[in-house]
Amino acid sequence: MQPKNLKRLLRALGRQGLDVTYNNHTYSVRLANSPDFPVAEVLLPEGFPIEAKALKQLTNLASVRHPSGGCVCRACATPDFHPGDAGVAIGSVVETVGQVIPSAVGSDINCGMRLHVADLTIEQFLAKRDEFVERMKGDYFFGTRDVTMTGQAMQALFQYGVPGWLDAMLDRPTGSVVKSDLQQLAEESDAIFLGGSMDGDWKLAPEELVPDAGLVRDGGLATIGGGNHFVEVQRIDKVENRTLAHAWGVREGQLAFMIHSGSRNVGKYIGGMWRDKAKAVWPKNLKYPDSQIFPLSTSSHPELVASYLQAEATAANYGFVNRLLLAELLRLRLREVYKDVEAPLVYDLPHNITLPEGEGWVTRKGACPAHVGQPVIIPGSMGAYSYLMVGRGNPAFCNSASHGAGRIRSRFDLNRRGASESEAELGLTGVDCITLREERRIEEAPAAYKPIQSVIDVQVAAGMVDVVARLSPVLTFKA
DNA sequence: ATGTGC
Repeated sequence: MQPKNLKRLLRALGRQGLDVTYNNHTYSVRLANSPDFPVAEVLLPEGFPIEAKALKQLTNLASVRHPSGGCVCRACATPDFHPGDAGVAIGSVVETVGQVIPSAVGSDINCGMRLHVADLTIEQFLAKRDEFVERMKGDYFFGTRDVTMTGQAMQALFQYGVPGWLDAMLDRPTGSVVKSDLQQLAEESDAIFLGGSMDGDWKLAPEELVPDAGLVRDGGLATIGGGNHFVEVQRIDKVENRTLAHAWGVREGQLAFMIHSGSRNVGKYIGGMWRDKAKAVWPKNLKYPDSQIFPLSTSSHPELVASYLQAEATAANYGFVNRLLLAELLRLRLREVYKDVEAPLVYDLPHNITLPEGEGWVTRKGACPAHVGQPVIIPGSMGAYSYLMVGRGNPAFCNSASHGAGRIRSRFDLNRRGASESEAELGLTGVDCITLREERRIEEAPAAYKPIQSVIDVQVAAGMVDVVARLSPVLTFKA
């Protein structure tokens, strides 16, 4: 997007002994004196120039090396690659041994996607659209939702994620979930990545959310959050892989519900705390790295590495339950409005998380795990198709795939110029966006994003994923 | 990402 900046960056990288080449849709940054080993690689479709700032951030991330020991074995980026605020680009994947990098996940711990389908035609849905939308607006925007739960349930949630929380809820159901089928929720945890359960520690959660006695009335649970987060009603537009779609319970013409959200303020709290801790334990006699990205080394601080991973898992557990509850409110309202409608879970997948893989860890920031057979959910903008995919496990891209289309225009740009552009220019013609904030609708307009089709195609061509089904948007809730 | 900041 910034050819001048890019030229300057390439010259600067050259001075550091780094070469950038473009071949087979992939930008590769290599050490000039060892051209066989790429420092970092970015997959981009034809016609999408690389952003200098994002490439610089990826090169910085690839160079993170704790002085006490630890290395980055591989760094790469998916085609939705764009600059991030905290010095780490969105769409970065980094494989580390002997160190973990808290800021490579950042604040939005266990941001991810959840997909449900329902046997309801688009005509049946639209016939009662207004009533349904009003109820969801109440839950998502006006706080009519009731997610009250016991301190014990919150502790179990942070400690064990979905299954632990469900046990506590079965023991003492509270709030809206009283009307849910908790048995169905238990069976569905198979369709959540890692069963929706990581090794957390409730003592690492924000104190006010884990009382020993009494109830937590809200805790921020079942809220969508800002930015690119959303809840979207969709239609299964086209099935490409009948075998997998059938196995996953997906059929053409079904209604679908896609949820994009994360661990909200809990992730912000834990991500921020550990970014600061990693900085605080940087060796006193050494200057800070220019990138301001601080790893934790297993050699010098094994206990901090372990507790960071447990803290990240604690926030991740909250993220799983947050998406589950956003979906549960949808299902409750769906049954009220449309009667006897089932809306089974297809899959729930994080795209912002550290996972033990190989000899160390893989940290994905805005990138899906896409190992062989893994269901992968990739949303387009609110005016474009979204995709249900299956992973093919390409090790060249750390068994990963993009988490969306990726921004091409900044929020700042849309805020400044968007209001004076036409609906057609913004790509908003025919888009049914439900929000209380007009500026959000413009910031997140389809024109802010890359065309999803080329982002999907380049990843299929690279052997990272295959399409299972294509979903078209019906209406989108944006907080 | 964040009831935020260009």
